[in-house]
Amino acid sequence: MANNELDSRKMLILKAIIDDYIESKEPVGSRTIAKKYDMGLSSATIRNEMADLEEMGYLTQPHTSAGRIPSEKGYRLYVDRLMNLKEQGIEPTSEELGDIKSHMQHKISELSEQMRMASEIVSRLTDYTAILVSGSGRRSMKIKALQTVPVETGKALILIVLDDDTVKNSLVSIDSAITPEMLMRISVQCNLLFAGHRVEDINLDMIEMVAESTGVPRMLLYPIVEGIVACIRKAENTEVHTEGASRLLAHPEFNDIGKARNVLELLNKEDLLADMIQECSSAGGLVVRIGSENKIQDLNDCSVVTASYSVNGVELGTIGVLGPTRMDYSKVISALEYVRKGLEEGLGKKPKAE
Amino acid sequence: MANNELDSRKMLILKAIIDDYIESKEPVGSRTIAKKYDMGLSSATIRNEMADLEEMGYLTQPHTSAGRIPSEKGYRLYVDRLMNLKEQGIEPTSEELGDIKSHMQHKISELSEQMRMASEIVSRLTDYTAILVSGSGRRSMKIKALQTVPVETGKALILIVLDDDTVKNSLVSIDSAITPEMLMRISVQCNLLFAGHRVEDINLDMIEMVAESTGVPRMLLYPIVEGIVACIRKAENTEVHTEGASRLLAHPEFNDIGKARNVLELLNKEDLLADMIQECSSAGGLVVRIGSENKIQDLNDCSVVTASYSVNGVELGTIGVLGPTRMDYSKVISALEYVRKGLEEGLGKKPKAE
DNA sequence: GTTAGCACTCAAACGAAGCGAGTGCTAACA
DNA sequence: TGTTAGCACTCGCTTCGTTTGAGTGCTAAC
Repeated sequence: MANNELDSRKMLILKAIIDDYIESKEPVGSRTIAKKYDMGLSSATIRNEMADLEEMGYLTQPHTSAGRIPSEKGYRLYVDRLMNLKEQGIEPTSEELGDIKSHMQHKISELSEQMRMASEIVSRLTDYTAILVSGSGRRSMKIKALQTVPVETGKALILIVLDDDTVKNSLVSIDSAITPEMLMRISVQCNLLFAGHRVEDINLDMIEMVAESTGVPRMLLYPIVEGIVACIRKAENTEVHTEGASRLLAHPEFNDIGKARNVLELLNKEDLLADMIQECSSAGGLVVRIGSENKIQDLNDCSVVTASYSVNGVELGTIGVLGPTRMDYSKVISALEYVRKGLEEGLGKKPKAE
Repeated sequence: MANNELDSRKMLILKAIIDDYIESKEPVGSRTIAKKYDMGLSSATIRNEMADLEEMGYLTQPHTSAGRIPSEKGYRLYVDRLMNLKEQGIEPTSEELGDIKSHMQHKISELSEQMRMASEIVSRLTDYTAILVSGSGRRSMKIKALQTVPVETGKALILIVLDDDTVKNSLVSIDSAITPEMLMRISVQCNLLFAGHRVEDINLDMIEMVAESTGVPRMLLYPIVEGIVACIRKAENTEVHTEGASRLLAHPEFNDIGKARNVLELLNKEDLLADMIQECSSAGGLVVRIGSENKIQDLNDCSVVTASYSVNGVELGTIGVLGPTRMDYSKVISALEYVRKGLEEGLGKKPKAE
């Protein structure tokens, strides 16, 4: 109490309490600590220290005659300085590393698919819900290729391939006066003009140029332009995907059906999720948001850990793990880092271009 | 008891009981029926009839001193012969008809997207969970167009457009010896050969023909073939999508967190869902499965109503509604039929090709 | 500074009492 | 013969008091 900095014994006790609480899910008393983590102290001493820790705001009591549980401040300290990352705990799941690797070798799939797989693995590993926000957000992406494909009379498919091999397409109806041959010319011109450019570079002038160089009346070109715009919109839209929502119900803090429902409903609101996750990701790397640090009300007794992934400078997306405040932070962080390795290894092979 | 066929009065009473139970969610007693649905009978008489109905297996009692609730047999009769479809109850949501219509006019999107929207509307309308199984299942689909598109050196995009305007694509790595020009020839040949054919008609002979007519070494052609196969696999895979899972939690029968969890977990098992929904759809039109009529154990106190949709002979998919056995069958069926109109209208316009 | 001991607190578990919705049965009535 | 009034009975739910026990805070001794 003399100092508001924690001495190392208090730290040790706090760590023990949080470790135990994460494992047992029950408020932890002084006796438990004295017995289980023998640090040569009696329960009475621990009790005194606990009282101090509570006064300093690291612990709270659900009610007078119960044990202590960590406060948000306690968790924060734990995450920042106390917990030890257990790398060994994850090893047995190396079958799953096989999973992700083999999937990537099998064929070059869209990155977002790989991310999806990664998020599933994270969710399985941690037993919490994973939230995947893939795609570049509003960031700038180059167009690798753009094509218009005749489907049948009066219909064409517009498709663009982006930097990260994401494919976007949009089916439009076109004037039946446009022959496949004309379409081909349009396709070639568009490709020439747009390929290598950023999505946001495309403007009406460029479209005008296509009209001129192909000789196709501008009116007839219009639906095609609309298709291109639709593709761009799709590409700009970040994709949101959640994995393992039902896993949340396994944790006792969601026994209250009302809470569970609030959170599950939130998981359907993709825009909110995307904002939340991307905001975190801006800091880059790993971010932990504990309890009320989350801006979303319904998550006030949840924590979210997010990790952003990018390989070779290309941003793949962000995976967030959502669980109760009493989550196993160590396990979650290990899982997220673990998947990072998997993703990078899998993608490192790609440039070989065998 | 003399006859094991129900006289019309028993029917009326049974209907009243089930109607009331669906609305109130509580076991219903004889007094309630006598008062609320005045059919000129005293509670005592109703009581006698109820005893008969119970003996015949249409009703059960949760415990001696409670009211009656319908048995599965009761629900079955109700669905088959007693309930009246309330079409008026749905009308106020005609804003949502606007929704679906405008979305369809805005641009020709993949059918599966439209179905997705439809399933969302059904879920919102009914407050239960909607399960969408789109795509043709194992059924035979014609290929409308097939294209290979160069993306960059060493990479090509294979894409096929199917009967129902579903677009499938697959990115493959190809030998860098294949020039865009060669790829173009391959593309034209493949399109010529495969367009108009069913997915399962494609065989190795046809691929051999492509190799011959384009002069591309068969070894180099191999990755492309793999891409095509991948596309086909994707097309064969029925897509499963669930909408509004969290809505289930609003209903009292899912207050038991264990039950809720079982069902929510089931909703992640796409293969099981697809099997279940498609099996129903085989009968065509509307199918109601009550309680243990569902083969899946976890759904033994749920009901599933499925409707299959096809327009112009093209099968779009099936939407299933999952809710507690005590679901508002009438509302669910109305909603499914209602969306049918929306889908058909929206698609009826398409052939106009404006 | 640490520890043993003791009085105290309070949520959770248990159980008895009362309530009340609903039933089945019997007897009277049309 | 079908309907109804009346009444005793059942039984799940709620309420409320009691007990239990894990855990605390405090004090006094080491």
